[in-house]
Amino acid sequence: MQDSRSHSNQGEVLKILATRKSPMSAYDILDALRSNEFNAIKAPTQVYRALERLMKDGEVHRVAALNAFVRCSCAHEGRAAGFVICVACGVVKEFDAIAAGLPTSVSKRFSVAPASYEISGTCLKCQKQGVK
Amino acid sequence: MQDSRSHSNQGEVLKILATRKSPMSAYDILDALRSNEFNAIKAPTQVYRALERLMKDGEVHRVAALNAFVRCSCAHEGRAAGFVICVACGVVKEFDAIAAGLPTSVSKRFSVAPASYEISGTCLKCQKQGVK
DNA sequence: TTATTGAATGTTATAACATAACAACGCGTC
DNA sequence: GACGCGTTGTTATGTTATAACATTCAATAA
Repeated sequence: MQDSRSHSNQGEVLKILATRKSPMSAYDILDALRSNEFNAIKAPTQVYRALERLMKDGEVHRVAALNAFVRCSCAHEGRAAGFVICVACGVVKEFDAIAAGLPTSVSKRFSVAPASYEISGTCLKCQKQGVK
Repeated sequence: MQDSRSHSNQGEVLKILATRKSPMSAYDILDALRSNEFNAIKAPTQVYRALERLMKDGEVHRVAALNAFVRCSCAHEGRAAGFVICVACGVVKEFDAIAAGLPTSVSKRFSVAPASYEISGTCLKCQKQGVK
């Protein structure tokens, strides 16, 4: 009980997300929660509300390209998170967008919101395998 | 009739998108087409199929952060397109991601697919107005 | 103690976005 | 004309997200 969210919906959702390294859709999370009969979460609204708060707290990010959510795995302290998403194998990797170097032509004119920088393409492994 | 798509579903969809500079959802496009009684497009499937082909041809991009589609307004010749999206006012601006300078730490290891680079945040104007 | 208030939660219904599956058409060519 | 094949049309359904309103619960002021 080291976390004030341990018995809250946020806590339950975060626990599920923490068991996976790839993003889950809200309904995947819902199904996982429903499979535990003691869980209080039974409807999409509850999952979305929990996700909303977790995102506000920076614990979870939304990956727009996948309509999915993933636990933050990157110490970026309020700076923009980024994701690279392989369109071939589906691998998603989080990085610190500011540390990785946002193009200055963008960052000079535009304040980047947390969890807001996404790049889709093909990862090295898939490029080698010739997967399109 | 300078375009082979003039009388095709692609042509109709592109015509609608060309009248707007902000992205439209597939159903916005559908509604716009339905309001013309002579139009053959009547169902979502037809719009999505047309969009799919237009995207393959590089004429249209999908903006994942908005579940919406926009006509390409940027000569990037198969290079990655990018979008900055203001979360406050909704303005979307396309840019040439490669010309703007993809962070090298990303582009060295990752082949960026067309229309695949999105940044959400707050535009200069909204920053000045203090809109969050 | 009880009333009040406000945040969090629960519940039902529906809106918005996207695709599956199959039928029909048009057209080039054998 | 029969065949193959890409495009289109149609119906149905799947997936993602939010609206609207009821209930619970804890902090605190009366």
